[in-house]
Amino acid sequence: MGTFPFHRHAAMPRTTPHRATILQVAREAGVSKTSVSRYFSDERARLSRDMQSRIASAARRLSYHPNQMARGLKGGRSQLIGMLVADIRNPFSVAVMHGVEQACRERGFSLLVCNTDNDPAQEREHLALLASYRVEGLVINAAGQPSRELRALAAQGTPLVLLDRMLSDFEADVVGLDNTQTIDMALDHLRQQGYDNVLYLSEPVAQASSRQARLKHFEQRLADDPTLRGEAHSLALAEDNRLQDVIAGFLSQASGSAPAILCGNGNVTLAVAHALQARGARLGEIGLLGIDELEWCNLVGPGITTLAQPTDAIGRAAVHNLLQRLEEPQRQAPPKRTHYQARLILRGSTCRPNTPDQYDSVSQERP
Amino acid sequence: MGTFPFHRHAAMPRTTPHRATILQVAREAGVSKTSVSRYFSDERARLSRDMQSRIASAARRLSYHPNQMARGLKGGRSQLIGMLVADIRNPFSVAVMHGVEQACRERGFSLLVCNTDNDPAQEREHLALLASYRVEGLVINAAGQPSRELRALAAQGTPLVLLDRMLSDFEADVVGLDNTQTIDMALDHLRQQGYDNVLYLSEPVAQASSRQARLKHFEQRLADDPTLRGEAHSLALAEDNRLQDVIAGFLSQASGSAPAILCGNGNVTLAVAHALQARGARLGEIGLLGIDELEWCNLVGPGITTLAQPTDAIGRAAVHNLLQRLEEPQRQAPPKRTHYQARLILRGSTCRPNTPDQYDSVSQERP
DNA sequence: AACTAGGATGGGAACGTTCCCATTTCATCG
DNA sequence: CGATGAAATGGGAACGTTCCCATCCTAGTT
Repeated sequence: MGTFPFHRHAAMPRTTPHRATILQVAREAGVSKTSVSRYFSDERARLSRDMQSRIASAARRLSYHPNQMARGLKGGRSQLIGMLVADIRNPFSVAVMHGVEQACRERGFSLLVCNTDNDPAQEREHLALLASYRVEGLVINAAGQPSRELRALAAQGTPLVLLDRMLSDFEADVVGLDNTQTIDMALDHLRQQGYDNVLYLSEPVAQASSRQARLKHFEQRLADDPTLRGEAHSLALAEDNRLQDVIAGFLSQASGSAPAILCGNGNVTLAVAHALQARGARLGEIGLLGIDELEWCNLVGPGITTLAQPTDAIGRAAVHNLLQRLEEPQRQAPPKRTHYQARLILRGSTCRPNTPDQYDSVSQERP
Repeated sequence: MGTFPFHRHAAMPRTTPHRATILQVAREAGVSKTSVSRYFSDERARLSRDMQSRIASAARRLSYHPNQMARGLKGGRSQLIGMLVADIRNPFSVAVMHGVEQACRERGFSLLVCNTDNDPAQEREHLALLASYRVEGLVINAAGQPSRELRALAAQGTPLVLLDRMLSDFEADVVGLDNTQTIDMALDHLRQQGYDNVLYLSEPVAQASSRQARLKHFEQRLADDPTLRGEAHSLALAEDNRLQDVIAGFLSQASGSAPAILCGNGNVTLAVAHALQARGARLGEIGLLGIDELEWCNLVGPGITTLAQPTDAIGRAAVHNLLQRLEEPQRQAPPKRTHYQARLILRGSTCRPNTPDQYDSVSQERP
């Protein structure tokens, strides 16, 4: 068994549920409450060494932590950043959240995560709640129309940043993938690998979001490139039959071509992988390319080719943006767009079986 | 394009960054601040209909939201629940977090998530911060020794609940899997499928945690069952070579037996799946069973058999526990243990190739 | 008509801290 | 020694709300 510096026996007695206040620390240290306040803020250097020592000692004895509620009240700062997430279980959201949370912590903020489960009523509720906590900034990773509550937050001066989402009549900073470059990279890669018939699948396209931008660019590429054909669909993934029908319909008219499926995000990749498996389809023979890297992609069949987003960097950039606006509240800079490039991770799902010289993935297990 | 009830043009002017106070609403509605306060608390029914209507109208006009900081100060309630997570990207943590967040929201609390990245210094920092926000309860999903900060929180009366973790000298409520039943179920299943040599792999075992309980029971089963042999290892997954060496060593002495690998959690399952793939091993020939269900498990080879945890229910039970203690602060009930049963999801990875009558997974793609 | 009880409404004090202005202390210089 | 300026220290008011006690009004009962 390990040893602890503060070992106590199993029936550890509980002291009274009491939290020390600044007045108590002041009394214990024989100083004024103002000095204690100074010690715990950014004015510690203005105190003498002796006083610092006495305060530190008293605070430790009393297990004192400043009450952030009281600080927020008088000081006007909550030290909270809100993050609105459409689905907390979405790997992309989680990965970005990780970057957001780290960037917040490094700058002394706490992250208040609100999960909407793609429900507008929950979103409104959460926004009201974030407003009541006086969050100092808000990262939004949710689709859908901007609600009245969101507009009110913006109107009250709360800095906002949208992840992977742009709204035509709502000015806010945006951080995300370069959608044009992403679709270009995907289609260039598929074309290079010999695929000439592409099905693009995405989750429902909200108004003026990046999903729509991707879709639009995909369709433009189809129109511009006579060697490429295909189709695009957006669908709610809960409707299992719909996805199967769309894929079946696409493949039924794909004879004489080299078909591939381009998935708009990780959720779609997962669903399509399941659907193709159910059909007994061989990855590569039917190309599969997913936007977003997932930890299991190289375990499935010959490996699934992906376009990876730098999710940590995206999360950090979002916080950086918010804090910049916080630091310069009088400067109403125009909305800022920060776009990142996707990175291609080549695996067997975009290598056609009759072109083995293009196949360089690792060896695969054979069940 | 959709239509909004509050459409504004793209250059929407920003009003001053001003938040309405209860005094302003009171003045606007021609009532006292006490009445406004009553309206936004649980005493709304004590107001006349006329007054309610006037207050509602004034609050809407001013976009008023109560200041939770001020409420927390006088009322003594933060309405916050903290959750300490060792790795926010761990699928188990995320899934449980979803249940926690939902249960909190349903009861009017907000969840403050703190990610420690398995770093004790970060944990201490987060705990201090949670203390400063006066969180009303804390869900802990992190391994490691209980720190002084954690003990101080408990001493101050903050209800705590541990997920999947028990500490011998620290009394707290615990919610998680029934570790004995889980190991029994796993070993019974493997034995039934014809495997007689089991390698149990887990992430590093903290003192008196459920990881240790599982390990202990695994070893006890080995000792009790003469038809079963095997070995157990705990290792940090960042050390890639170590895992490969352990698996190689296990398999090198497995001739004449039917070997299987039991993974202690989802992270281990993923790592082992990669390692087995790298070896060109066939799942089933070498059995693979993972504790925890992952969304991609049925995509890999013949499908990976798992023991699924009811993560949502675990998260909800944790919050239920905290709130019970909050509602009865004077009742120092003994620590409560809530244990759930795992559910076996049979797939091809625990079906030996020479026993095809036991193989009932769906057909597999062939690269 | 007088009294009583309940419902509705309101004002002042307090919550724990920060901020602002005031005071005290100390060191240096003339 | 006295004056000056800087550093160190401290007290009161304010932050936005809740809570507690007080007051007023109305309806019912005697």
